[in-house]
Amino acid sequence: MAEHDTKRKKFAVIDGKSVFYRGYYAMSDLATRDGTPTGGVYGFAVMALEILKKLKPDYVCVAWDMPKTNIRKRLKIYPEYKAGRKPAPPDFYEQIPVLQELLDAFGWPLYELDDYEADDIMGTLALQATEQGLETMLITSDLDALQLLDKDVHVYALKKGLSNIDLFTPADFEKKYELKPEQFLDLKALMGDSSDNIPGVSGVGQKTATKLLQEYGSLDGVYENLELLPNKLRDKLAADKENAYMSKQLAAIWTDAPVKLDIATMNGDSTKPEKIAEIFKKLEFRALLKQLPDVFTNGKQLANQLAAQVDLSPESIKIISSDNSLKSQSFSGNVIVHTRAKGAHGRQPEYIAVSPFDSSTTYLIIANSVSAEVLAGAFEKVDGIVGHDTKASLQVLYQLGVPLPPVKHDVFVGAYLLNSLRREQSVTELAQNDLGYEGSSFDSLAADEYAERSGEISAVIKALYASQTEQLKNESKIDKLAREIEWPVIPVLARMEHAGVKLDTVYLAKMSKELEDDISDVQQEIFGLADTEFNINSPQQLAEILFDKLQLPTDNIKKGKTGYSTAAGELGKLRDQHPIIELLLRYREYTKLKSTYVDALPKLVDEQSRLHTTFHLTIAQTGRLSSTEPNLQNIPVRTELGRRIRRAFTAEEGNALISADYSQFELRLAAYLADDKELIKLFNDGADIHTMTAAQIYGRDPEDVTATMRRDAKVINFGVLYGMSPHGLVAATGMTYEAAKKFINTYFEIRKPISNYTNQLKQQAKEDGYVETLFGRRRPTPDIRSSNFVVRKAAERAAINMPIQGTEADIMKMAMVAVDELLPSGAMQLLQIHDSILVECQAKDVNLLSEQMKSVMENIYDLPVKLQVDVKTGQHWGEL
DNA sequence: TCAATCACG
DNA sequence: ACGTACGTGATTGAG
Repeated sequence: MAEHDTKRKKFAVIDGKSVFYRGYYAMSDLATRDGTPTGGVYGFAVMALEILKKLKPDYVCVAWDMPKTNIRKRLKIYPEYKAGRKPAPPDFYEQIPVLQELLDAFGWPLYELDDYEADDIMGTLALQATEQGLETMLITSDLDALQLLDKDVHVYALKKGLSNIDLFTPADFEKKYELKPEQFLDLKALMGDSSDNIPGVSGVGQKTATKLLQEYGSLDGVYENLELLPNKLRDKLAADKENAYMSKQLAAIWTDAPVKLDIATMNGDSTKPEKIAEIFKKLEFRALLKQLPDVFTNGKQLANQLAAQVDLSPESIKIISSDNSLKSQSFSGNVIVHTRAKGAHGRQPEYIAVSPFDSSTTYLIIANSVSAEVLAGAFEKVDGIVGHDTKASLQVLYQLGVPLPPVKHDVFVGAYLLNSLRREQSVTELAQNDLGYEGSSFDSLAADEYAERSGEISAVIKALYASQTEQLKNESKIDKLAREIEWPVIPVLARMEHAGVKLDTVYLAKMSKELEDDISDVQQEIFGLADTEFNINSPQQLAEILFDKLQLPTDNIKKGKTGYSTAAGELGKLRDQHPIIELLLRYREYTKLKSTYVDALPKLVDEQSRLHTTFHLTIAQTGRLSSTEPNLQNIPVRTELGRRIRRAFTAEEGNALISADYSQFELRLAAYLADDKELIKLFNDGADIHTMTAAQIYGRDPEDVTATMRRDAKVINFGVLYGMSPHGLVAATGMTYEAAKKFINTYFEIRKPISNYTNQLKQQAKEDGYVETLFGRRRPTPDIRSSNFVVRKAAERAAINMPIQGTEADIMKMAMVAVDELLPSGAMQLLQIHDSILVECQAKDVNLLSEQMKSVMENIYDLPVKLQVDVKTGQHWGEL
């Protein structure tokens, strides 16, 4: 087991320009009020604070790339090196002096050298740091630095977003490249690098290069074994041998730069927090300004205190690899459980790690070495499990035939409930942020690494559990939400994912053929009308045909970054202008449905032709579930063709499907949450809500409401759930802006409570910094105070929507748990689609079960407004 | 890897 | 004056 040495000092080198570039492009239009561009400096500043907070280096410096003309040594080898790079725009250079001022305030020395790139400086300093016994952290977005990886030198790569720095371990490297870090240069030598204009061997890309290196180990190895290779490849390699070796030299980081590491100048003594604050103020970085005290005082101390309190010493590991040794081990009470399996849904279990709370031993059960019976026996007395992503662990247990124990606590879901804004809730991330953990990643471990570190993982989960339990003591609503809604739904979801839904792949194959013919017909017609062939799937090419070639009017057409929009809504406006429009819309519908569903879904079924999704509890900011690989929450239904796809979702022979939908769920909840007695009464009287709304708005009798009036009322009934404004109403209905404004005003007159409620939510968001559902699920609303109008308005709409959508999600989860308890043997829940539940059961149980479901779901929670559930049954989803 | 598009609630 | 409905995920083209 790797020892974790906390004493070793940490040395960070930042690739200044690459970090700066990131910020420059990510925040390209960031500027102060007087127009001074600040994007690059901002990016650097965000990173700098993140580094201090997360990595807590003892020494920091910055390496800076010289302009291209100054890298003469490499240009001598290959004059074309980095050719084709565009020069940086002027507002890039404008920001450099400001950055230097900031660096000075941070007290971080800057290294730049003729003839050497930032990489070389970083490499050289890293080498010297290692000699001095330091741990080096290289921070860059340039993955070339990966060649420097070893046990003393770690690379932190900038990923998506600005504050996203992630450790790139040798294991991550091997996962990404399927090669060892020391093979990185040879990889570059063979495949080249277009961004630096490094040639490599022409005709050899990453795939081939990787295969060669896996086989022969190194560039030399490849050339020593040339005669073993197929003719074509051999010739390519032979022809470009010189290029290959030259490429290696070019890509190599030179660790002989004339710099001397002087850590005394980097120890943070010269950091001037007040000066940094002053610069942030000048640049209008208000959010960062707020973070500053955290970073320089509390943050550091708090994290250190916490880290000092938490015991993360790994538990000792006892391996269990036979029924006999498992038999002598029976777990009871609550236990920590984490597992590892190959493939999704725990299909091929490998390990189950169990840690009782009253000992510091982790029992590592090797899955295929024990029988279902004995394993189930060992879990018999377990009251509840505590883990990270317990749904995944439960699936592994399920797969092995263990009756599912309840979830006592899940630190993955727990972290999300406590703060849904965290961008990640992985074990590593939580350990780093909440426990001050500083060791290497726990994610994507190879099987043997997992086994080795299972005791560490248990210790981390135990500590996270303790920390979250402590936090929940002060958050009684969230605690209750977790215990009564979130934990109980996890085993239900595990079983649903495991069950999967049966797919008629033969039917879909036939449909695919038909669609293919239809599509090619439509395509030919389109080409005929356009009088040319082009890629209809490319919005760019399509826009060119429509608006340049065919000269269709662009008056009302929205413009995006890349030109005029060709979205269906926009094309619809041109319907009368040209017959090609109708065809394009049909083409879009056909190709979309074919590629996303008809062709994609059959590839994902198991041996029983069943399709298993993954439900995520921690993605949606409102508390809804999300579904991926495949997403089974967006199977088509709105068009005829879409409904034909739903026919492929069937019940097994002798079974039937039941779908139970809450009718107008969100609007009913809005009526209750806003305490709109009139609206509640309308619902409880079973009125047609849209007709009645129209009647009230237009001051007519319900019988005199026209179809158009009802449609407009429907739009606003739904629109209010999203915080609709006149603009949105115009877009949805086509009425004039004036009419829309008046319409909304009248609506808020007749629905005064709704109007008050939405205002109250905006107010609450502003005052408390969050909004919450009926059951206390919380969504932070930091953007509500943004000085940017667009951002602020968007935050307001989200604040209005969340309690409604989120309460719906809460109730749905309660309903799922209740429905699960109803199910007779042979019945299973398959899907949840926000306001509906799909169940499969034996044909004989259909009538009784569907009645029970209706009743249980309608009465799941006592509200003054009636919840109405419609149940439908059938052989396949299409007829529901 | 991002933007555009479109599928669902 | 500003410019959008809220919440998701998958596919595609293009840099």
